[in-house]
Amino acid sequence: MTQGAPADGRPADAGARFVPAEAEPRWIAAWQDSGALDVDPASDAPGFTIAIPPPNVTGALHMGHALNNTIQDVLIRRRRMAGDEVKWIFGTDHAGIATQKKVEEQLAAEGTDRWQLGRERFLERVWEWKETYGGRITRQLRSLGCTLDYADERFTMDEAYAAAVQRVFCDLHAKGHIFRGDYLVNWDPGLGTAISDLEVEMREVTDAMVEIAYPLSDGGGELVVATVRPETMLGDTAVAVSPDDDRYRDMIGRTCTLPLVGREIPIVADEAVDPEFGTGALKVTPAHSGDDFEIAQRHDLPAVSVIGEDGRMTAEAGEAYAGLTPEECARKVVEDLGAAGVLRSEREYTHEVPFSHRSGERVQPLISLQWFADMEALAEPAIAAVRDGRVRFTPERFTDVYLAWMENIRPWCLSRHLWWGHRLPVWYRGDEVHVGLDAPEGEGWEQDPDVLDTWFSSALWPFATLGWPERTDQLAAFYPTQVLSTARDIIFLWVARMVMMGLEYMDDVPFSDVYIHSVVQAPDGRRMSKSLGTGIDPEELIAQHGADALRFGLLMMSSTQDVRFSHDRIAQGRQLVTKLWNAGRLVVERGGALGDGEVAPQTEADRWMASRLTAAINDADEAVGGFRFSQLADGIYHLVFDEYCDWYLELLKAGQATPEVAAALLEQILALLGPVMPFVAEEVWAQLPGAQGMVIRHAPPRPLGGRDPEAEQAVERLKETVTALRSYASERGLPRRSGVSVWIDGPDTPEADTLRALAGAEAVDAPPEGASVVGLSFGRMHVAPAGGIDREAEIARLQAGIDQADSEISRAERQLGNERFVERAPAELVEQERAKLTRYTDERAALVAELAALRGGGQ
RNA sequence: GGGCAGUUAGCUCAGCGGGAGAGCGCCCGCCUCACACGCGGGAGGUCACUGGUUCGAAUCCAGUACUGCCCA
Repeated sequence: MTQGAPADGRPADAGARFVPAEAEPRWIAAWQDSGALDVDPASDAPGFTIAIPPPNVTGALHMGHALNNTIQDVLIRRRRMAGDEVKWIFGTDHAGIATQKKVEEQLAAEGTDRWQLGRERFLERVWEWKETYGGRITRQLRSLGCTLDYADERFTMDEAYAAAVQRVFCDLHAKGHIFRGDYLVNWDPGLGTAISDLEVEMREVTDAMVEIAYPLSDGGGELVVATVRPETMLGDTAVAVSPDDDRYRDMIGRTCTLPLVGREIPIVADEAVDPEFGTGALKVTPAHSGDDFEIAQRHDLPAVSVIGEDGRMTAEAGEAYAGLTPEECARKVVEDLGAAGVLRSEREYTHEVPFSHRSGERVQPLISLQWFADMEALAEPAIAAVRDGRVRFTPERFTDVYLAWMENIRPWCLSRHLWWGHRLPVWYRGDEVHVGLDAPEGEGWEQDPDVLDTWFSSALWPFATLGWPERTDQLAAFYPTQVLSTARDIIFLWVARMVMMGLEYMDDVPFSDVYIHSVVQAPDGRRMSKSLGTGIDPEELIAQHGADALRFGLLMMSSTQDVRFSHDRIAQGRQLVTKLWNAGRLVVERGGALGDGEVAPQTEADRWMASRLTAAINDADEAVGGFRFSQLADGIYHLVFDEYCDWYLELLKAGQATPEVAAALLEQILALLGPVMPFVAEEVWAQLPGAQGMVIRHAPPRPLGGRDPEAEQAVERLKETVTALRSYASERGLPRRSGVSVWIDGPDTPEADTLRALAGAEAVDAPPEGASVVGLSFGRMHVAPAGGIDREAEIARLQAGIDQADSEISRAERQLGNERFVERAPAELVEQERAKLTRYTDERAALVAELAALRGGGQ
């Protein structure tokens, strides 16, 4: 199994199989030790930078990471080979909520909690946790073969990074973009903190919808409102109706009396009310509904908070309800409304309600004093940057997604009621508030206990990692970055904010291309997730099939849309690895070696393969340029399997190709392959006599000459002939080396040796007796099996051939008979159609003649 | 409620204006001196539906039906 590694690090014996588990660690170490990954900001070479979307320190590699980082590694490796000074910025994110939860779970297991520990000790525990477990994803990225700048690892809670965060907060505050206020926030009762709009997800829920009658204060009737949250009626401060609703027109401006509470509240007209929905009358609870909060602002209505940050009913809800949970309160309110005789109806209602993406609990909208960033001023240049193409999205459609969000940008709730994170640089003393890096002079100042939304620090990633605000060499050499590759679900959370911050603080976009990769779903189309049990662990796949196979398979799957995970694609990658390994062995065995000078293709087969390589290199460049990674992987696969192995190496064995050229071509194939499947590329390279250095620093794949149409045509005809002969033999159940005699009536008759080697057929000088006639695109071939032909079967086959030709002829005639086609279609196409007509007419005539001869001769 | 994407071979997906492709699976035959994680040969699609544009539509446009996602 394992080919024991001798002193020079190369496997001793090149067995039939490549063993990834043995080879991969060797190459990971070799890349590192050779200095191939070193980054030099002082280099004269052009810089090429990608900033990794920093994985959470708590994270383990999932399929999305595996795909995304394979893509980035392909880009990085290609540019490194091209001679750029590449930097793939590496680091992890402190991930406030996720990390704090992990440590809290740990504490719970120990029978304690963060309150007992106290803030300082708790934070120490988080750091300890990070030191102990935080390196997992780093190790996993290494085993995937990712060539990040591991030597310069960043963490969003590093001292220098934290200083950058504080500085930006203070600066945005000084510029008036950050403010503190009482606004409606998404309160996560599970975590006891506000969360941003983007951390909220809508889920479908079935609630009870009740209709409640609010009597008009002047005794002139009642107004029936519908609600799924009866407990919030305790906080109602108005009823709103549509201004166009005739049913309520005469009530606008009057007041009604809130049942159970007795508060007199106005009836207002507002465009936001949908007269079709419910009764057309909307109870307005500004403190616990986003829509209602906005209506209240338009009508200058007060807000009454009846649910507190502890998730329970407040004193303002009334003595009877204070202290209850909202659910308990809802039941009691309905009961009391019933008793009061104002409950009009009750039914089930299914609708979408907000849940915390973080804790999974139902979000409680409530008014709270928080710090916000007003993003409008920052959004403006970020919109311009995308509109004028300084930042391009691939696939393009995400441009509109980005712009739509940016153009309707809302204030960003920045404060999180957590302990782990960047603490707000804000100080309080009584009613005094100070924003600054340090507490002001004087006694009694206390720092705000809250921390910043994790995404606030992530927004600075492309430049804070390079040492900003210091004017470092790294910053000068590597900002802006070139490509950001990331998942669709963080376009707003992260991408948009990086653009805003980059423009604000670096006066330049943080990257010029944003590539949004596919979401990899479970094989059954569900989301891949641990909780659903649908997750597939990339680490296991690496162990089973090798990192190259995983990388290849993921690239094959990647697309402009979401894709289902396919084990078969990984298997396909593994097959390619094995194929290459064995191709390498064959080339070496046949005496292929790399020399010092240029190698020119010698034979027709050499020239054909060189031409195909040239095409493949061009296709690969084009694919990568357009971020079409499945096309890249597919192209390499077919070059290796269908061209190099199936035909070229077979021709080499048949003595029709040159070993030196085979080696030179393999070198370029490995250079093309290296960024995609780096391990097997190195391993095969290391086996090639004369190979210097490693693929990781090899020059980019170089064509061995341009396209060669002549050689391509000749080999295409050879392939067609060989395939036709194999088919012929296979259909008749002839043995593999069938020994049929063949005579070809047409140009480009392949060498007798080639036909013997590839098709097991014997070329003869004249049309053999008793032969079958088989049509080829460039002529006809007469094939005579040793045992003679089956006349009946041949007659049937010829008849089928004639029928086929007839249908082709009538198709071509129909096309050419269409005047409009002849007039309007491109001349080239019309010409093609004419040539086709001639060809099939000739073929038909030949087949008819053969048929006649066969019938006549058999008498 | 608004928007975006998808519907192509049994499965997973390419193709996106000139005669339907890949991988896997399936059938037949091969231990051919690189590779049985292999080699050779084959079968298998009215390209969701309806209309339109065009000499020509899987490919462009409009609509319908499902499916998924995003925003409200």
